[in-house]
Amino acid sequence: MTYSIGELSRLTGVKPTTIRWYESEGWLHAAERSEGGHRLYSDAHLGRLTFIRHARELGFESEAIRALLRLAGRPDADCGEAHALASAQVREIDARIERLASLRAELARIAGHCLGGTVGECRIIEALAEPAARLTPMPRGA
Amino acid sequence: MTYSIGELSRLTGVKPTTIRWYESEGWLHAAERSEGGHRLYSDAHLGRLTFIRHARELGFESEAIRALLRLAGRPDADCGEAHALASAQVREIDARIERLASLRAELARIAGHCLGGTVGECRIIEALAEPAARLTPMPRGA
DNA sequence: CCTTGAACCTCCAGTCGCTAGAGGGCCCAT
DNA sequence: ATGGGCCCTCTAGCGACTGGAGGTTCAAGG
Repeated sequence: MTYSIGELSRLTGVKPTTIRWYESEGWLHAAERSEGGHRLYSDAHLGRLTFIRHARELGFESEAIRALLRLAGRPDADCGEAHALASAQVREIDARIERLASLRAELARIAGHCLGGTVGECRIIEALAEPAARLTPMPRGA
Repeated sequence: MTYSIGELSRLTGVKPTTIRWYESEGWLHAAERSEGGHRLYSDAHLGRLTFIRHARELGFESEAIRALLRLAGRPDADCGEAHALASAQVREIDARIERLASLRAELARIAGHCLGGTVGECRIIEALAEPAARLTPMPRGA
């Protein structure tokens, strides 16, 4: 079974331009070509692209995805590393949730002080301009 | 009271390069200059930069921050808009938390299936390659 | 077989929110 | 006056794509 780039796109939800970009960056092996130069994808491509997309959606970092792809290529390797990567990812998500929760509390606190007067008395604006309560920045990437 | 860019940086936790970048992008008004061309910041700059930084840390989008800055410049305006922006931000954070929670559940489920065998039998790798359970992508920007 | 128009091709530029480096100039304490 | 730490501008780069221009190929209908 072979697929055009558009079919692959429909099957995976990844846009054609992005698929081409994945190829150019080495995430996806270069596809066969038709006589006229159109890309022809196999089921192997479909699986790999689905894998990449799914891992991205789950928030894995690119290095982790590369590691998982390497693992997937060695079916007799130990599963432990995959498990470790997944667990690390769960911990990462936990940390992110925690941080968002504290942001939410801070914001709700600020917004709760609003008494509906003019901006001059607005606690929201004031609170944002106050140097206090410095927060550490969110880690890059979602 | 005036500050050098380095002092402003120390006071706000924003790097000098980033401060210059904020100026070039119009987030911050251009600073006065010393005879030799060094930037000299006022307390007004300090307040505005703190505001921007704080709002960014709370995850406001750039358009929302611009709107808040516009509001801050009109002290007699109605506070309602600021309140609306803050509330929208709280809802946004809630949605993000919810999404992360479902990602976490999915991942934990996948990782929980790992029985420690070889990669060939690994549910983590398998699950990622499966087209099922498509998730919508995270909104851009943390 | 021919036409048509959707899908495909390559290449290049832009996005966002910064960050880093090169190559120099300024400021001030000793 | 000198040292070295701070500051200046300009340019390029990051990640992870996205969009457009300008041209070619494919497949279905007539």
